[in-house]
Amino acid sequence: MIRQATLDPLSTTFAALADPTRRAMLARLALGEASINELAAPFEMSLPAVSKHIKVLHNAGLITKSRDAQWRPCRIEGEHLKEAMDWIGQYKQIWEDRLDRLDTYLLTLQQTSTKQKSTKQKSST
Amino acid sequence: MIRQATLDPLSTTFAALADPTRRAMLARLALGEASINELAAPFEMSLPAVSKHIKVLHNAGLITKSRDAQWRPCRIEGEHLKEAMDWIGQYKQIWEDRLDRLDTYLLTLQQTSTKQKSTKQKSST
DNA sequence: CTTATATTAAACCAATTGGTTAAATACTAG
DNA sequence: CTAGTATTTAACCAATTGGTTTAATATAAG
Repeated sequence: MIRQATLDPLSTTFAALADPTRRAMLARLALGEASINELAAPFEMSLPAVSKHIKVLHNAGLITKSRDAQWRPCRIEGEHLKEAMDWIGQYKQIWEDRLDRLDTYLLTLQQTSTKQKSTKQKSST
Repeated sequence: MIRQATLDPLSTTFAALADPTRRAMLARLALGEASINELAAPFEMSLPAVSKHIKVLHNAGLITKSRDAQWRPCRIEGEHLKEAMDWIGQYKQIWEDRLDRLDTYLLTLQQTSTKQKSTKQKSST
C-alpha cells in the first residue's frame, strides 16, 4: 500500500489553491512583493502557520522568494496559474454548451407556449 | 482549536481537482455520461475507492448523478469549473505581464548586443 | 558581544484524505 | 423467492494537512 510520494505539478497547484488563506495571500501578492510578516498581517493564525502556507505556495511554484536583509520578500509567479487555467479551459465547452442548451430550451418553451398551452407531464410511478 | 467544518465552494472545487484520478474521471465524463463501473474501468483501485472519488466530485458540484435501473450514470457539470477558471482568470495579467517583460528584456538584449559588446557585471562583495 | 526583528524548524496533535476489505443495499432477471 | 450485477456503507489504517507552542537561525544595529 505504497502511496505516491510527490504529487504531479497540476495536482500540487490545485491543492495549493484549495485554501482560502493561501488564495488571499496570492491576492495580496498580485498587488506586489510582500514580506512574510506583511503577508501574515491579515490573519489571526501564528507566524509558523503562515510560514507553512507560504511553503505550500512556494512548493507549488506559485510564488518565489528573494532575500533582503532579514526579510524574504515573496513574489507571485504566473506560470503554474496559467497551466491550471489551461487545464480547466479544456472544459469551456461544457459550461458554454450547457448555456446554449438552456437558451434553446427557453426558446422552445416560449414557442410552445405561443402555439399551444398544454402541460405535458410524465405519469410518476 | 475548532477547525472549519465545511470548506467554501471554491476551496472544495480546487481540492476536488487536486487529484489525477478525479481529473481523469472528468476527462472521461467530458465525452458523455458514464456509469460508476465505466468510470472505474481505467483504474486499478477498488470500486469503493472509485466511489469515494466520485463522491468528492459530486460533493464539489462538478458532477451530477441520475438513475437508470441499477446504474447511477454521472454527468459533468460546468458551473463550478467556470467559477474556478474565473478565479484564476483574475491573475491573467500576472503571466501576461511577465511574458511582456521577457519580450522587452530579450529585445533589449538584442539591441545591446548590436550596439556594443560590453559585458556588464555587478562587483559581487 | 548583545539585543531586537524576521523567519523557519521541531515536536506535537486532531481532522481529513485516500486507500483497503467485508458487508449491505438497490435493482433486474429468472 | 433467488441469483447476479451495480453501487454504497462501515470499519479500519497510514499519510497528509493545518494548526499549535517552543526553540533555533539569520541579519541588522548598538
